[in-house]
Amino acid sequence: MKPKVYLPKLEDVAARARVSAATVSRFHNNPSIVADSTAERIRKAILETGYVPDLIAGGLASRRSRLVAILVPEIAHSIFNDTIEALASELVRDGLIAILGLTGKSDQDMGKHIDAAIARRAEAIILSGPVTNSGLRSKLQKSGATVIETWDLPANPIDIAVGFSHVAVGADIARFVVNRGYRRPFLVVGASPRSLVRRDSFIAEWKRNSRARPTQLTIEPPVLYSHARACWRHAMELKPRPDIVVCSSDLLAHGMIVEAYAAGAKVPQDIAIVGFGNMAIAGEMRPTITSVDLDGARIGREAVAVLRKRAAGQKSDRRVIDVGFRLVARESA
Amino acid sequence: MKPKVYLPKLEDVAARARVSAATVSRFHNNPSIVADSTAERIRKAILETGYVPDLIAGGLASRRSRLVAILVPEIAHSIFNDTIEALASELVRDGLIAILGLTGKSDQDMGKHIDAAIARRAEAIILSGPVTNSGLRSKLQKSGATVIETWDLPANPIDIAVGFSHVAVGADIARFVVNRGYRRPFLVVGASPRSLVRRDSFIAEWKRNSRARPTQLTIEPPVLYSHARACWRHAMELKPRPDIVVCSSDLLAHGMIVEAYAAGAKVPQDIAIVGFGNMAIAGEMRPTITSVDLDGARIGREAVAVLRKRAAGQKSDRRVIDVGFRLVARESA
DNA sequence: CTGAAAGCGCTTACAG
DNA sequence: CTGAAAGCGCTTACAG
Repeated sequence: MKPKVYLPKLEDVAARARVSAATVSRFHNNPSIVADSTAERIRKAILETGYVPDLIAGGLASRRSRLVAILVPEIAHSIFNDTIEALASELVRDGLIAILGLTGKSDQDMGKHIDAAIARRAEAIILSGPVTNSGLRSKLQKSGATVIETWDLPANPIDIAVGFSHVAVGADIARFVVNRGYRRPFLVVGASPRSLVRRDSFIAEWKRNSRARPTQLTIEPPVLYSHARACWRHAMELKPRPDIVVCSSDLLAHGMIVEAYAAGAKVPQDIAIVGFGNMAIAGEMRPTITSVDLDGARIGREAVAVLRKRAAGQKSDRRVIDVGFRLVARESA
Repeated sequence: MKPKVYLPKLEDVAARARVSAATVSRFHNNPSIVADSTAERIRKAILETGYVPDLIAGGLASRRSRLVAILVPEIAHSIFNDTIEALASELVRDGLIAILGLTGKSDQDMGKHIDAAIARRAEAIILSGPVTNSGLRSKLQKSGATVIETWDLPANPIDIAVGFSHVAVGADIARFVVNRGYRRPFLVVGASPRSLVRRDSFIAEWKRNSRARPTQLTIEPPVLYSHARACWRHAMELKPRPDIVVCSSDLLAHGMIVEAYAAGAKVPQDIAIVGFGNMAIAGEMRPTITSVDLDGARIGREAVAVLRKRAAGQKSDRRVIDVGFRLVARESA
C-alpha cells in the first residue's frame, strides 16, 4: 500500500499567508477582488506549500461539478474520435474536464453510463447519437444536465442536437452517382441505424430518377476491413456487374480498392468506389477515395459553444444545429 | 438557461423511508449490515424519489474520488486506443470512472493535465509513456495517486510501469530480418522517442551480425499515411535497392504496400515490408503484413489489476510489469 | 477588500 | 442493526 501523503489544504495556505480561507478561495475564483499585496502573500504561500485546490470539494460547495460526460459506443476504431478530441481539448480551456463512458451498443449499458454521469453530477452529457429509448430520455431530462445528442439531427432532441442529416447524405450520394452516369450501383451497408437511413435515402432518390432498385449487401457491425473481401466476391458475382460500389464507410471503400488491386481490376475504370467519413486515408489512398466529409471536430466545437452560451446565461437560439457535410469527389468515382 | 431541476438527496430518501441518513448511506455502501425490512423501505423510497447518490459528495466525505485520470497525447489516430478502451471498460466495473486528458506532445501541456488530475484528487494517473521531466515526476510523486506509466519499461518508474521493451522489439526485428536472409534493410522511422529506441536497437543487433549500417529515413511526427509516398520514392532511389523496408508503424507499412502496388512492384517478391503495432489492417491487407503485436488491451487490464491490488490493500510485488510482444510473421516479409 | 459562519451532500467512527 | 454528530475541503451570501 502506498503511504498516504499529506496534501495541503486551503487552511494551510490561509494560515501561512495570514488571511482567512475565504480570501484564498477568492484569490482562485475571483482574483480581481483581492488586494494586490494580499494576493502576493497568497501566491507565495501557495508556492511554498505546493497547494493544489481540491476542485471536487469546490464543486460540491459551488454546485458546479465542472464535469462533462462523453458517452460513445467505443473508441478503438471510432469515427467519433475527432469529436472526442475536439471536445476534450476545448473543455479544458473552460476549466471543465471530460469523463469518458464507453457504452457499447446496448441500451442497458447506456443506462449505466448515464447513471454514472448523473451520479457525478456532470454538467453536460454528450452522446454520440440520438437516444430513442424513452426511459433513458426521461432520465436524461430529469438530470438537469445539458444533454447534447451528436452526429444526427433528431426531430425531437432531448435538449440540444449537433450533427448533420443522414437523409441528405444518402440523397446527395445518389445524385452524385446519377450525375456521373453510373447505372448499376451496389450498396454495401453496415447495419447501423444511421447507415440504414442513408441507404434508404439513397434508394429513394435513386428511384426518383426512375432507376431500378439497386443491389445491396448488409453487414452486421462491427464492420471490419476484412469484410471487404466477401463484399468484393459478392460484387463480382452480380449479373449485371455493378459499375459503382457505394460503401457505408471509408474502411470498406479502402478494403474494396485493395481487393480490386488484388484482382487486377482498375478503380474507377473497371469499377468505381465511394466511401463515407472522409478519414485521412481517403485523401491518401491510391486512387484517392470519393467520400463524404463530416467535420467531427466541428461537431465537438459546436457542442462546447453551446455549453459556453449556457454558462454565460444566454439561452440557446437553436435546439438543432446542423454542421452539414460535404461530398468530396476524388479519383475513385 | 435551463431551469434548475430538483434532485432528491439522501435526506429526502431517509425521511420517506423513516430512517436516518446514515442508514441510507449504509444501504448503498455496505448493504449487508442493514436489516432486510429497513432495506426494503429504503429501496421503495429510492424508487419513488428517483434518488441518485451524489458520488462527488460521497467521494469528498470518504476521501475516495473514484476518479482515474488517463493522460494520452491524442486519441484521433492513436495506437493507445485499445488500452484506453480496456481501461475505461474495466474501471466502471470497480465503480471508478475515467477522466480523459489529451496532453499533446509538450511537457507544459502535460503539466496542466497532471494538475487537473491532481485537482480532482484522481486516485490513479495513467500515462501513455514514461515521464522524464523531473518537475513532473516529483509533482506526480507528491500527489499520492497511484501513477502508472505504460507502453514502456522505464528503469526507474515513478511508481508502477506496465509495458514492453522497445529495445527487445528492435533486436527481435533485426534477428527476423537476418534469419529471413534479407541483406539491405531500409528503416523508415517516425521520430518519436520510442521509435528511435527500437531503431537504435535494430541497428545494434544488425551490426552484431557484422552487417553494414542500414540506410534509414526519419520522419517528423505525426506520421501520416501520406508519408509513404515520399518514403517509397526515397527507397526506390537508393543504390543498392533495399530488399526490405522496416517501418515504425503499420500505417506506414500499409502505405508502402499501396505505393508498391501503384508502382507495379510485388510485395514481398520485389521488396519486403515489416510494420509495427499489429493493427487490424495488418492481418487483413493484401498481402497480410508482418508486424509486431502489442496487446494494448492487456496493458490496460494489467494497469487496472494493479489498482485492484492496491484497493485490496495488497502491496504490489512488481514495480515494472512486462506484458511482452510478439513478432507476427505474415506474407509481406 | 476581508472575515466569520453556514452550508454543499455525503460518510463514518462512536455509542447504544 | 441504527442514529446523532462531526467532518470531508471547499464557496458564498452577509456584514463590516
